[in-house]
Amino acid sequence: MKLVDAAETLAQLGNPTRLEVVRYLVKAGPSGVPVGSIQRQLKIPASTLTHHLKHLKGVGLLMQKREKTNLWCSINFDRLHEVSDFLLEECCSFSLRESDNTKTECDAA
Amino acid sequence: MKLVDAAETLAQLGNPTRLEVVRYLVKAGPSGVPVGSIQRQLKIPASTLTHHLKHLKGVGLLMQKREKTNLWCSINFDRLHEVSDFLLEECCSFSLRESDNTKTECDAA
DNA sequence: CTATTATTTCGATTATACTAGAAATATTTA
DNA sequence: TAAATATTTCTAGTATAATCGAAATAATAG
Repeated sequence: MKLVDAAETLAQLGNPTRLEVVRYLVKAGPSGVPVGSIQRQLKIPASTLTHHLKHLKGVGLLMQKREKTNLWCSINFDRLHEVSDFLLEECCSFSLRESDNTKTECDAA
Repeated sequence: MKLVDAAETLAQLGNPTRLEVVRYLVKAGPSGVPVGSIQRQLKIPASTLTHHLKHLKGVGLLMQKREKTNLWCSINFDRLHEVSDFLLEECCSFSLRESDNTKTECDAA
């Protein structure tokens, strides 16, 4: 995962309203929930919700599938794992290359 | 971890410059590196860097320790793990409570 | 076709963040 | 004390994001 993409994804997760939606969808699991359910459950105005869903979709965190009049939303778990893992990748690899680092092993990972 | 705190932390990680710093510090490991090293290595203007370090410190991601004229920076790995884990907590727990969900187990975690 | 429900677009307000140069401060060394 | 190095504060310009009401647009059902 490229740094700028990870940053953009994390930025989208960094909005409290959006994170609430994401958490809701994570709990909901792969089958997802319709937009309207999210709206009612989390009490988010429709236009605000659409706005945020667009953002989440933009960074690939959200998948949508129409069924009759309902638009079902579900989290892209792979993408979420990817960004979650990104934060701690290559942990402590640095000390192998730089001499101004006293410790040579990672004791916090 | 509370949602608003997680959101704030993720928002801080969502800036490309800050994420670059965080990644650098993650690689550096627990011993950390001085502010000046970060500045030179990543070519970030001093004032900009200080600004971002303050943000990272504000959400508890950064720890600092003075040694002579140098201010050593290191990542709070516990905090980073916390926010990394937060994203996928309670995955798929929702289907146990709601009837409009066809699947009952999580196949993506 | 009309009504109903679901979702999106538009538009406007308000607030907050990013960036970095210049100057200031702090800390050590000579 | 003076010089050198390290870091922070100040300030200001610029840009981007969050919010939500009202109206518009689907999509289906009767």
